[in-house]
Amino acid sequence: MSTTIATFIKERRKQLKLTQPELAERAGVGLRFVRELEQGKQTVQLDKVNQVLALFGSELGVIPKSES
Amino acid sequence: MSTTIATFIKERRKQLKLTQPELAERAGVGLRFVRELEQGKQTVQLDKVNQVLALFGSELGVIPKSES
DNA sequence: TCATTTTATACCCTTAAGGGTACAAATGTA
DNA sequence: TACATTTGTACCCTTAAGGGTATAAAATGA
Repeated sequence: MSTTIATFIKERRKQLKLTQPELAERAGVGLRFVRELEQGKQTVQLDKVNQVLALFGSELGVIPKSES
Repeated sequence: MSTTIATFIKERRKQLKLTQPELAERAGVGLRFVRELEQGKQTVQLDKVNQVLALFGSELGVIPKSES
């Protein structure tokens, strides 16, 4: 399967040598949210995820469903 | 810019000749949610959106950010 | 090894997302 | 045109998402 949102964010964050508190700060979201997001929580809000992804020049979009 | 999530869902729904109540039913989400989603509401929950997209063999994923 | 930094888990609190529903507006059709 | 269907907006209510924070667990590194 392709990279999950959680994995993507965690990896990009580490590439930029940022801690979770730093990422939360820059994205304008709470620390707890960043942590839940990287832990793969599914019941998160779309716009909050986009706030984080924007730091990486990315966003959420519709893609073909990847099985399993 | 590329197709928004709202537009994508609305168009695919019509292609399948479904009404909003029918889509909500099949996706297992509330009617109000489907309506807000198609109206472009940003503060929606990720997993609910995926429940709807799954009907079209799609899901939310990370994509390069489209400007404007 | 041990100290420091970072991350994960757990708690309380406030707010709003989403379900249900009613009705108005818009769209489609005979 | 008038009628039927569908969609958009507005309301109430319940629940949980997310902010803040404290602390335990894990990771890092000297």
